[in-house]
Amino acid sequence: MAASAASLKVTDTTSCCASVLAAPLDAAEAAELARGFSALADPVRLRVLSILAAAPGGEVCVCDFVSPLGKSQPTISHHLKVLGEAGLVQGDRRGKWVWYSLNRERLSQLQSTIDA
Amino acid sequence: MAASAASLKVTDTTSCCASVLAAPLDAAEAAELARGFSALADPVRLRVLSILAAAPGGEVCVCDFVSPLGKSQPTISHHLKVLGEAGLVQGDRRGKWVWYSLNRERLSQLQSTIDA
DNA sequence: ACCTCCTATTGACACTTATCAATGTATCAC
DNA sequence: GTGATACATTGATAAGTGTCAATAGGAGGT
Repeated sequence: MAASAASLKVTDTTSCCASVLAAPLDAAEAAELARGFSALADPVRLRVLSILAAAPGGEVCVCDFVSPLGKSQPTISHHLKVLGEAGLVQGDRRGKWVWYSLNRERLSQLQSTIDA
Repeated sequence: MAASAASLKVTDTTSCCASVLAAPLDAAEAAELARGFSALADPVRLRVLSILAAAPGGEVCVCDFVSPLGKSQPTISHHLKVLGEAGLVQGDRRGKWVWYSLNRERLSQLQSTIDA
């Protein structure tokens, strides 16, 4: 077929999302990436991620964020929701507790979009 | 001394700034990193970076952002200032024009802070 | 001097967001 | 069932942010 040349593989390491530095982003791509980085643009959320990364077992329940971060429980819940919607964390309910864990793949995806 | 065990080296790859996943961030470290990611948390700014990255010569003058991004000149100027304060771009005045260029090192720094 | 062009700043506005108190929901123990 | 515990949601508020029109600043040309 004449389209054979189109077999140039999109050798994107993630093949999941646009890259900032590879080519000019259109408005839609930029908006999606910006949503991802917005999740990282808050000190409380960054600390949540760092606590999750350091947790033995990789899981932390909501109540264990409150005191270390010095924020109210609703505020913590809010930030976990933002991180969840960004795909960076996920919660798992077990009895009365909800254990949150880090989605390292998603973080790696986001990281690769600013690959220099 | 009893404190000899404290010689565990902080094997930070960049030695420039804290890492999100290496160890729990304190409030100050988190605030600084959040400031960095805030600069990336806007679609217009991401497009500015992508245009800079794709520019032959690596430089783009302010006026050349206006039409492609569909924003007013003051708005572009505002975003360039934000990116500049984040250390991600720098401007160089030549006559009537100001040419902006990308600081890839700084972007790489930021990227390494979310190294998985 | 003047005028024109390019960029930065100011002021105002609408919109978003971080935060907490109060309340709701869900689960477990009794 | 009641009560207690853990988490989520709602409502309100204060602070932040993106945007543009208007204006100011700076540089070159006449």
